[in-house]
Amino acid sequence: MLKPVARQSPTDDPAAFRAALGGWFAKHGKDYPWRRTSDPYAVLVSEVMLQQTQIATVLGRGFYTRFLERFPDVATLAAAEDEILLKTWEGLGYYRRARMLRESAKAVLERHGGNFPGELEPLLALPGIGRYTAGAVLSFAFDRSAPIVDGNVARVLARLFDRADPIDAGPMQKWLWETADVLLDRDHPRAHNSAIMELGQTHCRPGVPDCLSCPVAVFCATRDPASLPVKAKRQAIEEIDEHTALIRREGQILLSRQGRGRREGMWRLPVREKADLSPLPLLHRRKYGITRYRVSLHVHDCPAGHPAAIEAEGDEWVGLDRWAELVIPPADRAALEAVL
DNA sequence: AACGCGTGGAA
DNA sequence: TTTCCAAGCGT
Repeated sequence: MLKPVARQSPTDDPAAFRAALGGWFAKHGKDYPWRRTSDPYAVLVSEVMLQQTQIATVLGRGFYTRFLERFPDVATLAAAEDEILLKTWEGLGYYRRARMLRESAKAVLERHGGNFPGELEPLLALPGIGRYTAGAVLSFAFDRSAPIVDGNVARVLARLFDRADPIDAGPMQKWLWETADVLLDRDHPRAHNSAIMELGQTHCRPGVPDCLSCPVAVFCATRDPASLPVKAKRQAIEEIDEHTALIRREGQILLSRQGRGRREGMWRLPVREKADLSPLPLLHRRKYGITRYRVSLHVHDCPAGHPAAIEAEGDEWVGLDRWAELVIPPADRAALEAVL
């Protein structure tokens, strides 16, 4: 698809660019719950949840509301136990985020008397808060002038300025942050940052964007928006098999608590050697993706007394009336629901 | 700098 | 079905 070329660059007349973007957002900006508050704690919760996670997931499945009901303030979150914290995060993925959020809450209590700092440096010093999230808290909660560059902003800027350099590489990152800073509306940082992100979400979408109704189309230099942004090649997906055992005894099932690393602290079906389980009946099979793997999860019916039924490190017997309350990854939960 | 970390929605 | 990848961060 060919689109018209820009008549001017955003940096030729930043005020005109800000006005066009701001005018559009004032009229069409969406009403998210985190835009109804200036509480830096609530803003931070939303931003951490939204890291690499779609708005529809966070909002539609109630994660944000539920989290703030259970942990309404910094002190409550700081005191949260792993179990309830993870349970609130179950299904959202990147579970390390939840623990880092709690560690940030602790640090805010200890270092800042319970009040979030309104400065970049102390925010960046908090665990789980990087450059984007710090800028988001500063601009969205405090309405302070701080640029942000996320996937949306990177895509919008790459297209506006027709930059085909890989956006993950160092030099392009530097340029993106500098450009976001130059364009930032210092009179309205909250609205401006919200607007440029939302433009990326609504009009300047990945793939084929909607340039015809774009409020800043006259500033956009690219002729081929679908080709931008350029990203580094990602690692190939690897197919792997995972063989698990459904092991029961009177009113109980054997589950395995994950140790350090992936999905730490969550409960899964016990994984065993394929050679031990493959002779046993296959009860269920489903696929799920995790990081760069495409996993085929097999569930075998394993009688007590079978060598694979011997308890391993982290395994525990759980009541059949109680397993559902545990923190379990979605794939394992679905498999358990299918076979029990 | 490149990789690990989850999940599900959309094309 | 496959592929892409979303309001990133830490190492």
